Amino acid sequence: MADPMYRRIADDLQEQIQSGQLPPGGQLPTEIDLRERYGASRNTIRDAIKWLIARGLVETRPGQGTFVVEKVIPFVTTLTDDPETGLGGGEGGVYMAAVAASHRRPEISAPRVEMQKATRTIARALRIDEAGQVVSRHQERIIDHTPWSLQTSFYPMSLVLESGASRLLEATDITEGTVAYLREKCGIQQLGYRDTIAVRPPDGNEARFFRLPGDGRVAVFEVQRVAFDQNGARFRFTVTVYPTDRNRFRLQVGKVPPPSEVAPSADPDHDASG
Amino acid sequence: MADPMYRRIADDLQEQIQSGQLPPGGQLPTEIDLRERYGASRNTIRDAIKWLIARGLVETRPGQGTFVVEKVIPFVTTLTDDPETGLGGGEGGVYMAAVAASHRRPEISAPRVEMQKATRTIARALRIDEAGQVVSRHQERIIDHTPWSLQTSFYPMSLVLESGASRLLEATDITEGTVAYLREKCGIQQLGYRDTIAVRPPDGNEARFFRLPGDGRVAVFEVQRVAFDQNGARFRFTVTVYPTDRNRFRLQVGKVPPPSEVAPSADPDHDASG
DNA sequence: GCAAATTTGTTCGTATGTATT
DNA sequence: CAATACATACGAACAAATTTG
Repeated sequence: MADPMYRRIADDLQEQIQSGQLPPGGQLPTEIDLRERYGASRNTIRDAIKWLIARGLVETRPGQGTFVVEKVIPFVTTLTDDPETGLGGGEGGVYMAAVAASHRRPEISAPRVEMQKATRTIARALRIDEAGQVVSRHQERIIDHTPWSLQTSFYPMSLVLESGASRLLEATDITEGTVAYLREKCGIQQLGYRDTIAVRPPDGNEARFFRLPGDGRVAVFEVQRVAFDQNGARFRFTVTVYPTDRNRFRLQVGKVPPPSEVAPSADPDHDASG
Repeated sequence: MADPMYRRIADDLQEQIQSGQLPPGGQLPTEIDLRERYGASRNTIRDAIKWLIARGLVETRPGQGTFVVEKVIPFVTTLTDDPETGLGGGEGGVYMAAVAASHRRPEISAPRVEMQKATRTIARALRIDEAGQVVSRHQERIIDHTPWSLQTSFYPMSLVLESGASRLLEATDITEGTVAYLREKCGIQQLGYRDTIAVRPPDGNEARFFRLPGDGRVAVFEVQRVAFDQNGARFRFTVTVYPTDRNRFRLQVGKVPPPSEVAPSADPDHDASG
């Protein structure tokens, strides 16, 4: 008996979950029942359940019980959409179309528009002075009534003051997309972008919006995108946050045949992971 | 007093950590000391420490004490290297060069070569029969003596049996890269690839190799790459696993000016996150 | 190499608080 | 309001890992 008792109990319960004996969404026996079944104290049973919670296998609901978590079908965001269109994967209109194409219902909030002083990160990304002003446009995105991502774009204030892109300040959706708007209004063409993908624990706001368990178990992707115009200048910095438990990313390089056009569940391209 | 005591203790310690009063790598007071300082029981102190562990702020070492975690400098893998070269980001030679270019010391293990029946995931990725045989080549990669990623590539056995790529079976590094080898030996040109990026908890092997804390707190990236040849056929399926605490990814689409050539620590392109 | 001291890990018992039905 | 179930908190004892003498 190398392993402590709470680990053996956790392993036994994990076995029952993964064998399907305890189905997703199903309820585990109460702590009192488990105490008698395994001949351990209630605290030891709770240690075993904590171990399963830390691995995302079960969740507890006060006053109700302990339940096997149900897995969500991830949404796959393609980060390398056709550069010819000038539109990048994961951005406004592309996002709505991509979600709808997968037979799921996208929602996107009205943007919250703010003027602020550039943080160090923003200033570096946009190559502006750290005291410089930027416009931030923040939107919440929801798929099938589940919060899916949070996106904030930062634009140099000079686009508004010197190039006349006044609609950036309006707290309404720019339906044709800011990329198309800036091209027509200011002659700024988005010729390319660079993304950086990291994973970190959610902050308080994110955990609340995404309804993540309070123990910091589910991390979030943070995708930072710097967009370049025809002069190689940086005119947009976008930060998008996605919970890792419901999001995947895809990218294509070079010549790749198009994925087959079948329903997501039957598409071998859709989810190749276990 | 809305918050429970263990949360208030955890918040207080977190404050001391983030203010630098408890520096990275520094040791916290012992549980006994904290018990007296906060006037709580040892179990309550331990609950507070568990909260900090779950957020990755501290780590405990049995027989030694509790320590503030030291942050590692992440390595950034560019997934979209120049498609003209036919070589993708994160692959053998490119990996070694990219790590060396960032003034860090890369190591790569000799490959472990195995023949196996295709799993469902492999069969789908390579578009072969589920009973088909594949060659798997597995390598461990280390940067500055720290385990950094695990890569396994799967090739259809037909490449060996019908196209004569016998060196795929040798358990030695193919220094010019398998992409170059297959091009010269079999006339297979890698014209493109498709990557899928997901995050999941580590399995036992991964947690051991990467020396991740045993509580499943640090997740891993799983990057799956399907490579296509000049006929649009799939000839390679590579799965690479990277711990999320020491890895970032980058991708570039369209026309992007090259990053400035300065030392990593001073390069604003290098790490734009906090 | 061994023993002691220190520190965290596991397990028990008990009591009380809070959320849900 | 009452019953049920999980959450928090206390105290105690022993085990296991590490460092020190």
